[in-house]
Amino acid sequence: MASQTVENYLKALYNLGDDKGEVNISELSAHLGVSKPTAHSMVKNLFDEGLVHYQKYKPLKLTDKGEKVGALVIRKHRLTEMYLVDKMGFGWDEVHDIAEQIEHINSPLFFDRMDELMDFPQFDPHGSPIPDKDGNVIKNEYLALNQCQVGDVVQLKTLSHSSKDFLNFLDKHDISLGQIMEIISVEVFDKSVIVSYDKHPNELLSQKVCERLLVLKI
Amino acid sequence: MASQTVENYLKALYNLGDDKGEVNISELSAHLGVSKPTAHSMVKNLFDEGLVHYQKYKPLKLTDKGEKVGALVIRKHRLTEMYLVDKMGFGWDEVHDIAEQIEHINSPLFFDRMDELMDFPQFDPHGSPIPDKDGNVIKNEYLALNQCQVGDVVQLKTLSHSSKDFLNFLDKHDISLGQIMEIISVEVFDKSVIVSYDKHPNELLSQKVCERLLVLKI
DNA sequence: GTAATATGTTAGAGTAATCTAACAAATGTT
DNA sequence: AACATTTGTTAGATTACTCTAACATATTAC
Repeated sequence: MASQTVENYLKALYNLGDDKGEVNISELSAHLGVSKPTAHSMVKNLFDEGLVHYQKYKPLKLTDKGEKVGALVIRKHRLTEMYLVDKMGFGWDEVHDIAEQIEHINSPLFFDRMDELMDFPQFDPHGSPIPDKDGNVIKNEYLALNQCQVGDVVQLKTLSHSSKDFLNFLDKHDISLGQIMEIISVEVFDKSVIVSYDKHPNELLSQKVCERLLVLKI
Repeated sequence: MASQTVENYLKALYNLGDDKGEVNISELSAHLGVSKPTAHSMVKNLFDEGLVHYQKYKPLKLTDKGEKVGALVIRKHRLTEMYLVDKMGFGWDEVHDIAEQIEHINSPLFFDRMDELMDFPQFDPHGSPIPDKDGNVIKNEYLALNQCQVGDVVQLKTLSHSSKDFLNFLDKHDISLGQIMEIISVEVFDKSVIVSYDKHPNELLSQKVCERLLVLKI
């Protein structure tokens, strides 16, 4: 079992990776709030464990094995955040610190149960995909509606996850998958968005709704 | 903040304490699965932190400060076990290992929310009291009904915690606080109990019900 | 192309928690 | 009371993770 520290390094490497999945040690140490020699020595351990590719003075890259562990930590983190918001009534601003701790719980059973209780969400409310039990992620180019700009014309592709109430809400507003809509305005204060579609030229959608609508710009 | 290790030592000292709250180092080391010198050196740290009273060759005793921390760890543990069973559908046999980990999460908010979602249970289903936010426990001599013997005559004193469904169930069976009943038989296989009271000479109560009925022998 | 800056590496040390080996004190047995 | 056993303590080492100081390599600026 990877220690909490190792899990944190792998998660950081996973999150910081650029298009090629490469990260340098300075970035890593800054992100984790440790000194560069500390990060460097830990990277050597990860290398010895076969979790990261390493060559002197070259950027770091996770091995397949390291990437899987990283993805599983992120799975635990994102499932936890979803659960705290959906099932325990926390606000999105409150859940990060708790999830940072719970992500290190070692119990597949526990997280799979969470997953089940939420009906297997594929994306978190920010549109980030939740890796599956094997660490695989659905590569998605989708944006949450609240990440779009005024003037964008977008098509609804996925619901980050659904609940009875949410599906009901969409139904009432004549919104279904495939729906094309235009962003009319974005309210800075409460992050709500006004969209226009079909017979609804001026529909206000709250942040909570927008987070769950994953769209593609067209 | 106490480390996970320190939390585990304090919890152990709290749980192992006899009538006087005294524990010896051998017991402690055996319970925690560490060597005696390890326990000994840790105890010195706890002493330096003012968490335990210590004199050479004398049994250990938690200070008020140490006892409070211990009680709060137990609060987190028992709340978690209740939550896993009540809200996540785990069986009682599955929750211990998960709760052992979650009890170290540092977030009063998280545990208070759990508490609230379960309607502030005062006892866990085994009849053990759940310490409050300040580490105070209701000293109770109550037993869960399933800890009683055939032939015992008992009076219902407290519900370990209540839910709408549970209260409903009790109502339907004419059971209310103060009710006096006699244990007719205990089924070993499923830990159900048959009791007799008032106009119900032969009422079968499942394990789940018995765990929630806290009684006093009379 | 040299100097300045940023990034990466090595060496050496500290802390928390653990261990084994060896010894000391307390307790139990006959 | 003497011996055996259990319990407690000390000394010294180990592992994982962290640090600072000093130095080496790579990158950027002019």
